[in-house]
Amino acid sequence: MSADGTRKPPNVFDVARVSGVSTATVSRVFTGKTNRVAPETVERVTAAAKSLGYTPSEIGRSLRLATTKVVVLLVPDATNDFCADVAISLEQSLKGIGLSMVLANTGEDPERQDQLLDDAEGLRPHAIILLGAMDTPRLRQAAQSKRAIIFVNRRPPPTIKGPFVGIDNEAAGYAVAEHFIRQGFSDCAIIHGPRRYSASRGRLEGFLRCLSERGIDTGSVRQIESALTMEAGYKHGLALLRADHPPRAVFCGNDMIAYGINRAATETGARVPEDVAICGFDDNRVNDWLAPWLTTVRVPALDFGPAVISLLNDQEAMPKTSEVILPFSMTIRKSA
Amino acid sequence: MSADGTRKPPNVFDVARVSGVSTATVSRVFTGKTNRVAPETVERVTAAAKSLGYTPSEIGRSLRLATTKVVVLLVPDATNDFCADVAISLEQSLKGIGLSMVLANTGEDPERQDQLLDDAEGLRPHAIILLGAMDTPRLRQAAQSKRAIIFVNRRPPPTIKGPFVGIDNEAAGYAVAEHFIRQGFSDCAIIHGPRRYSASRGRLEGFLRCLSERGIDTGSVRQIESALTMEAGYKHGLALLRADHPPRAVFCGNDMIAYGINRAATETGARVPEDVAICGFDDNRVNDWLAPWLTTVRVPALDFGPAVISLLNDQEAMPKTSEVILPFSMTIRKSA
DNA sequence: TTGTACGCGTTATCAC
DNA sequence: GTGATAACGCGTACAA
Repeated sequence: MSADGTRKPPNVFDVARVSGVSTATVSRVFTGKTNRVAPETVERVTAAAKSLGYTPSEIGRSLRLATTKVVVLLVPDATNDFCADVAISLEQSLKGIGLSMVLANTGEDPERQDQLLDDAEGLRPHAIILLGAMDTPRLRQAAQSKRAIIFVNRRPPPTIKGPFVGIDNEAAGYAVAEHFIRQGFSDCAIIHGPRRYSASRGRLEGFLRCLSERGIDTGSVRQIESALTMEAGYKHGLALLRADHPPRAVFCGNDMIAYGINRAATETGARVPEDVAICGFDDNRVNDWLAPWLTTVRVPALDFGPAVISLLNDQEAMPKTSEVILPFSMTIRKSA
Repeated sequence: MSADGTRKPPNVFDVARVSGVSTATVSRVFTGKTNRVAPETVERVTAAAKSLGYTPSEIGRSLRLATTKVVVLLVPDATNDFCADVAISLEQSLKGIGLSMVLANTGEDPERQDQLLDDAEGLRPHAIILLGAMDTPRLRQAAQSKRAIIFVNRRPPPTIKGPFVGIDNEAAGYAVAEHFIRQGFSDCAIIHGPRRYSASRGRLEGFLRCLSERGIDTGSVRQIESALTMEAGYKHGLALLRADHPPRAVFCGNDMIAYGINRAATETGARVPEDVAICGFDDNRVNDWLAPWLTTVRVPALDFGPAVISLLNDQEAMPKTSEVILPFSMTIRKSA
């Protein structure tokens, strides 16, 4: 009694015909307005739908309602464990309120971000979530439109207002410096992410502020701007460790960089933490299993999804200024 | 000259009005049929579109063309590095041919898979990609429909025919056993994934076949069916290593399990590989950085995307029987 | 409680 | 080279 040889999926008309009612009634059943439909009619309609293998078209529904159940997530680097965790968290949270997630990767390339924003706009998504936004023309334009845009981890560029989910990076950077000082690591370096991103900048500034407050000459602190990847961490790590006076401790912009410099340490024979202490950032879940030695700042990646949802709800009634600041903590292990 | 205070995005009519042409012409411009439109008209239309901030609605287009630019990817466990890599690879490959990817997580839960298949159907996607399919009623139903379904890593259940991308798991299992024998590890164990999945079963069967062919009593081989997670690997690893006669070598169903048993080895004081050798499966990219000790089977996760694309193209003309078998290799490191 | 009719944004067809 | 129009699948106001 099921699918015949036709190519097209069944629609409301098919279900209406088979169940002997009008399309309006079928629609009412599938939109949950069953209290306005006779119970036996509901029965007939659902039976007909099941026998036809009918699933309402999200396309038609979206067109009619002028709203979509799709949320677009733009990540800078899907191979980064932190990004992956945020994506997972978000996907689950969205699914919980009946939304789908489209994932796309900017690769930290501004042009690609603009291209993807354009594509996203075509989907008329419920919202666009930017995990690590870059300041681009298309983003500024999108920010002025009515569409909900939520900034995660990195704050919106100065010229743009928008809801934000993240941690207090400045305080976190400060906390790492405090820890270094407690351990007696005043001769240190920082391999930080690009200064144009608020998250990277915050970590750097907090770190330096603490050192400065404790009377340490920040001029002596080697500051290296780096991509947030293992490869970059490895490269800069090698350079640091092979210098005439290697630093006693290194604060890394994220765990990926820390993995990279750890490898560099292994290869150059530097012992961690005896010769060089390493502190990461994010505390990727895999650390417990593969890097149980890494001291790092724990960012609650899996709490980002729910936070975004709450902002999404606010968003529907409120101005676009709210923000959620999640707590961080230090995970002290062997490496520092 | 840009967006006014209205809420709705501009549509073809708006662009047509501003540029003084018909909607048909606007459509022609945006569908690339510019050879049938006067150059100066193209100019006017694109200018008007830009000034209005117009992006064609994918919804309207999908409705008209009865086809979508969305592909749904269902993964069993997005926190698994292998799945993440396949997802990344696929997303990039799809983007290359103008398709978007919707990602969803089944968590190895059959009911959730069916729910997600239902949701996916609502999106009328270009295709559904199942990375690790489970045999469920809804899947069988979907397989009978016209919609393209591609099975990745795990073959379709016996009752279903469908295109497949993966490796020769049986041969890979065989290769691991050969390696174990060469190293003299005849007293071994295997912590494999669920037998109901072709990938897990293939690895197990190939492993046992080789041992058997070399005259080793497979009855002495401890076979443990396990979830494919670090936690499960840890649990079963502890049990194995604390037994009266711990195995000399353990073959793990994937790298996650290997990470888990490695932790168990650390905690029980078993040295790797002196006391127990460990072999994983997948060779996650992170191994180079955080587990440079792990001997494992390398699966070219990043080649899966292009392979799926090629199958997707075949699919449009061919019967649904084609498959792509990608090569694997052994990555021999310290742990075995 | 149920049915009729319209419109959402787009593109292909047909006519000019 | 360009324009008018039907059609795609759905939800809802309005009518019965």
